[in-house]
Amino acid sequence: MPQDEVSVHQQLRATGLRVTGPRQAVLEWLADHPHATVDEIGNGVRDHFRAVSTQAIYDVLAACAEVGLVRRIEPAGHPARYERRTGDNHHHLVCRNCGRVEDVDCAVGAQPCLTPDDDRGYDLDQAELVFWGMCPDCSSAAVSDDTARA
Amino acid sequence: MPQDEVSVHQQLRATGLRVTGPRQAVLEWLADHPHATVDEIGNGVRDHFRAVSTQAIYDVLAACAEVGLVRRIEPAGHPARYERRTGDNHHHLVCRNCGRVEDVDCAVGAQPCLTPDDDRGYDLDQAELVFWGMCPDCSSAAVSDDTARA
DNA sequence: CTTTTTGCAAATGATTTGCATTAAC
DNA sequence: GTTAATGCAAATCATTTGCAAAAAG
Repeated sequence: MPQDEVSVHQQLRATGLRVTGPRQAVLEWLADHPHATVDEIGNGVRDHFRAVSTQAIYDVLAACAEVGLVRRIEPAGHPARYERRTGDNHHHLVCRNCGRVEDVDCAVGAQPCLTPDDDRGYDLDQAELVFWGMCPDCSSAAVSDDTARA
Repeated sequence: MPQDEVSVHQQLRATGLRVTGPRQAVLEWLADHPHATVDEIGNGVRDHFRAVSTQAIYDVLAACAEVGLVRRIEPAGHPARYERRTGDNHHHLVCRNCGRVEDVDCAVGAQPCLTPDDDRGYDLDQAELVFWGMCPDCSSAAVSDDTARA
C-alpha cells in the first residue's frame, strides 16, 4: 500500500471527516495534479481509480476545503481550480485568457502583505495574492492572430 | 453641468470609447458607489438617471473594464463587483459570507508584492491582493446562531 | 443502528450571445 | 452614412439543492 494512501487516510481522520473511496481518490489524484478543475479531477479519478459522480467531486472538495485539506482558486471567468498545497503562503499566476494557474512563491521572504494595516473589524482567515496576465501560450496565440489579421 | 460629468465625458473620449448616456450614467453613479454589483448599478442608475437595461450595464462595464476605466472584483461565490479606483495599488477585504468588499491600502508602502520573483513567461498586467474573512456583521450573526443553538 | 456521503435529477443564477433597432461620430 | 452601442430574448454553464440509496463508524 503506497504511503500516499496511508497519509491521505490519516489526514482525513485527523480532520474528523469520514474516510471514503471518493475522498481518498480525489485527494491522492489532486496531490499529483495541482490546479485541476472539477471536470479534470473527475476524469482523472475515473481513469485512475474508480467511478465517481461529478456531484461527489463537488461534495468532496467542499468538505475538504472546509477543513483545510484543499485550497480553492477561482480564476475569474473560468471554472474553479483546486490544489493540495495549503497554508504555505504561496501565490498564483493566473492567465486571463485560458484560466491556467501556476504557483509562485512569495516575492518577499516572510509575509509582509499578509496582514492589512486596518482589518476593519473583519475576522480574516486568508490572504490571497494573484498575478493576472497572459500565459506564454495565449500570448503567442494572440501574436499569431495579429499576424494573420495584418 | 457638474464637473463630474465633464470629467466622465473626457475620460470616455480619451479611451476612444463612444460617449453614451448609459456609459456616463454608470461611471458617474459608480464613482459614488464603489464595490457595487451589476444589479445595484442598474437600480442606482435607473433611480438617479435614466432607464438602462441590465445587458447595457454588462456591456458598459465590460467595455470600461477593457480600457481600464473600471476594475472588476470577483468575490468567490458572489456576483462580481465594480469600482472606479484603478491602478493605485489598493487591496480588498472580502467577506466570505456576504461578499461585501472594502478597500485597504497596501500594508507595505511601495509595491513589494506586485512583482513575482519568477513570472514564468507570463505577460502580467495586474497584481491583486485579497484578504478573505468574515465582516463584522456576518461574524456577529454567526455568534447569534451559536448562541441560539446552544 | 445512526449519521454522513454518494449519486442522480432538477433548479439556480450570474453572465454571454445573437440579432434587430437606435444612437454616436 | 458607417460603425458602435443598446435592448430584449434566449442560451450557457458552473455550481447548488433535494432526496433516496449506500456506506462509514
